[in-house]
Amino acid sequence: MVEISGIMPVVDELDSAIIRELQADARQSNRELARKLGIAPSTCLERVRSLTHRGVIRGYHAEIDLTALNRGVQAFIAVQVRPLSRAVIDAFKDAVRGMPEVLAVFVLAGGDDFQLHVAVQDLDHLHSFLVDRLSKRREIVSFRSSVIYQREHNNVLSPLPAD
Amino acid sequence: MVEISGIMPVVDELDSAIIRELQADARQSNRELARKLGIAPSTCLERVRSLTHRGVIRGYHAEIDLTALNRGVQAFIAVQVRPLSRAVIDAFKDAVRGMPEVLAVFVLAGGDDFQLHVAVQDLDHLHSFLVDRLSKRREIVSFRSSVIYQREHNNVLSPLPAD
DNA sequence: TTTGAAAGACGATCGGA
DNA sequence: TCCGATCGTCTTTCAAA
Repeated sequence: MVEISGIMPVVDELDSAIIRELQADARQSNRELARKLGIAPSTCLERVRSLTHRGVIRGYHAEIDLTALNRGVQAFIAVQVRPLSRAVIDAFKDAVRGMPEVLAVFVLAGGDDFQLHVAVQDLDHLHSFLVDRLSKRREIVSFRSSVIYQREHNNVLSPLPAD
Repeated sequence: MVEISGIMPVVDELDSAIIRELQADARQSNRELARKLGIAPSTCLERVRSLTHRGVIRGYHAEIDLTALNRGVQAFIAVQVRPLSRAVIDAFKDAVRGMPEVLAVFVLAGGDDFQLHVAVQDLDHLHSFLVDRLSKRREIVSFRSSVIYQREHNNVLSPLPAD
């Protein structure tokens, strides 16, 4: 008998359905969720608790219109840093993560070391962010920025098959 | 007198605080939210409704651990398509948006036309996604993929100052 | 694990300030 | 616009299967 359980993310069909529903609408009531899945509310609550405790559900977040946050311009910034040591990587990552303009930081393999996703007021602020703030960091050896015209993201992700 | 209201996203201090709280935890009760902000629950409810109606709050989504969804490998794929017409752009965007591997599609200005953010089971599946599915599309003239080692994203975004 | 029942907490409405 | 009272619904717990 193989021990697969513990705090492992073993997600069955019912868990998957809960995950799907809560990705689509995190604020629907536990009763409505239970009704959709054909189970008792108490069962549903226990499932959601278990998923949360196991780390499968990491949180619930409101999605806010970026223009309402005065962030009409988005861009990607691909960055190369040197030397490519853990200390430099972690320091850079922590620094940019704390900047209010930065939505996300990605540590990459390959040509570029980082990709930053930023959202700012307008092109002037993008430029000043690049020139006045980012380029001040000495570990950066190059960066390229690409303005984002449109963004479409999939809020509801399904588990992929094992294959 | 200038007309600024209507269905415009005029967000005051209280709205900002609500937005901040609901980005951090979308499932907290209306009462708890009201208590944190020092307002009556009925007031809080009305504010949240107004923000939703005005399109400032776009939805509430559970954040799910990608490894639990059997998506241990993430990557960016920068794509160039030709001809660069609206028809081609929209067709490509709609096609990739519907692929289960794709978390997000970005339409870019500059060197590349698109950036795809994908999450798949492993490197083998990334390879087969690129070779067997993506490269089948005739409008693609080139693509480069970068594996993502780490991703850190900021769930709570503040409004930026007007300046 | 799942369930139904019970108790307490919450969402939603509305009249008044 | 905000608030407090009210009603109906919901979350949460728990003992049992």
